[in-house]
Amino acid sequence: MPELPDVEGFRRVLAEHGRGRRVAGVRVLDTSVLHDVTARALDAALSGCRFDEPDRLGKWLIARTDGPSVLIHFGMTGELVWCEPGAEGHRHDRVVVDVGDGELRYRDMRKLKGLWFAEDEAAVATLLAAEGPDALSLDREGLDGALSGSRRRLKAALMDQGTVAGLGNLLVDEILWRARLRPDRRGADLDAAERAALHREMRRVLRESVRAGRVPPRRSWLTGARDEPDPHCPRCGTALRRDRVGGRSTVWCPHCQDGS
DNA sequence: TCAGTTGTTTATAT
DNA sequence: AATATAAACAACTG
Repeated sequence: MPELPDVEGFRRVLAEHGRGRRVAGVRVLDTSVLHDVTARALDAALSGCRFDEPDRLGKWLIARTDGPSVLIHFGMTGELVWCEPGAEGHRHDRVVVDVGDGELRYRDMRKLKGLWFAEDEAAVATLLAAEGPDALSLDREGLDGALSGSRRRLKAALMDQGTVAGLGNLLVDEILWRARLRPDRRGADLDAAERAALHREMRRVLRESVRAGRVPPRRSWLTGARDEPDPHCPRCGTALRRDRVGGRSTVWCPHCQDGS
């Protein structure tokens, strides 16, 4: 689930329910989601701290306080959920932050990622050092620059968080489908018109997805068709292809994308 | 039982 | 050197 738009949704949850409130306590229900801090140290460091405006870079959520920060990466199945006081537990709740009038819960079935602790801004910067520019604020020149220096396929280049931060499997397929570019095209081979289309469609897909807090599975989107039993292109009706590109299952239209 | 999954890292191969 | 591929991580679904 979590790509840039999903994490942006979690950032809004934290902004609405965390910002300005004090941490009353942190309960760690599964220590395996803590990556560089113990449950006891996390509770001790965070209790009494007041949440600031949360930030996001790529798929990372940055929970700042008037003390240390917590960085959350949601992996494939993580989410941040707001719960009223006394709300019943969920099987996959891993960390619960009590903020007095309710709880912020890190919930994650597969636990592929989780929480990192950052004592100060220098530690935050270190944890995020490998991230490329955030996809949401990437301009034409930035995207051109990210693609020009490499012979990689578009799918692999756009999925690489060090090249562009925030795009995942669904988003990249959606953007390439809208821009009518085959996922196995070499990014450096695109002409000016193709690069412009790629940037334009990235912006459009991101804008609508961020608003929804997910890649919306609308019938008119690739995302709304790709998981059907016999998926067809919402634009031209051609049977969609599913291949492995860049190690990930990739859905694309053999007619629209670099066709006609 | 087996394949597949919206993410990332590591090892290995080309 | 850069790029591609497979496996591993973990837990579940069909």
